[in-house]
Amino acid sequence: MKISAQEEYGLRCLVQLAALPEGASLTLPQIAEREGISTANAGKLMWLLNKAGFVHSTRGTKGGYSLERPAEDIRLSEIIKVLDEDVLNKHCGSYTGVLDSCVHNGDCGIRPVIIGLHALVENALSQITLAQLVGSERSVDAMFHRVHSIHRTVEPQGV
Amino acid sequence: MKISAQEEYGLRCLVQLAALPEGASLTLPQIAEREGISTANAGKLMWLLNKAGFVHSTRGTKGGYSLERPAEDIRLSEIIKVLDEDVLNKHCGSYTGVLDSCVHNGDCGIRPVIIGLHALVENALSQITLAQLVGSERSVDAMFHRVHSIHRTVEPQGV
DNA sequence: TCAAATCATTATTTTTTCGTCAAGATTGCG
DNA sequence: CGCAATCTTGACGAAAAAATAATGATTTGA
Repeated sequence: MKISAQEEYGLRCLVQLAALPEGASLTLPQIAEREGISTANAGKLMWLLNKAGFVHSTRGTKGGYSLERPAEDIRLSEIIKVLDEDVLNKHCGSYTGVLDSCVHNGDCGIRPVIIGLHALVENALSQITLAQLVGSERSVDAMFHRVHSIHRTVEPQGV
Repeated sequence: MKISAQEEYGLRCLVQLAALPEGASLTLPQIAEREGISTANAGKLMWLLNKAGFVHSTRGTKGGYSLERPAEDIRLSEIIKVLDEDVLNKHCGSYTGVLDSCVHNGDCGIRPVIIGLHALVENALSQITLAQLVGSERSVDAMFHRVHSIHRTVEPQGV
């Protein structure tokens, strides 16, 4: 269970834009330089993010990228879904066990884990906005700690 | 953010063993057949799980694999760590920003997210035992729902 | 002891993901 | 207009992950 390179760097690129002063923008080479990746790589990531409506791009001299929507309105869960092709949701379609490709149709021991995990992650990410990732790390930390401390009070089942 | 093939199938193989009656065992071809994977693939997974001490293997006629430890004592977090080479923990070493390989030393906007996410997942997995994955899915569902409902009461920050 | 069944281990191939390249399109400016 | 800066897009190559293959070792039982 890990964050893919595309998820990580796509998110990082958006954070760069979110940290910009009102009305400012960044070019591909600038974004690439700040993230330590190649311009080509940044180009592909920004292309994805542009298609998904997170950023606005302008071509030509004085062109560049800026956020299309306010950073306060963009939740991390939306971003991750775009960067990872809905992998958050499509592992097994549903609880009903209809997938032909899987030998565990209707009797899958780990499906509740997979679904529960994805829901847990998506829910956590839906509570964090891009704006929170700029500047202080406090509010993000606080959000995870709140959930975490509640977590720890729950004892393992079935022992 | 997804579960890797190795994590998924390794976990599935263990579930098969956990579902066995006391004293029984399964051979590689049997495990492979039940999981819809090749014998060679199952062999490599079981080799990993054997090295990590989860299963006991016996060679020769009448050989096979069985759990080394009681299913009630094996937490999913332990299994995932072994199957994914500690990826749960090693993305960025720490909060202090000492990693040379990353341009964001000491000033990483998404580090709290990565660390928080991994802690969230690991904590959830540490509350589920192999035994819970056998038979009824109820207890696992209940665990996730408990966390989930608490989650939903927390509003996004910084808006 | 020998053959069959079974696990152990390393090497190779295949597939997927990631990153780069190159040619094209758009915009601004002199 | 024509050049330079910039994004766009599809094709290509490299790297990582997954699956397979191949060879070796151990055990049981006839």
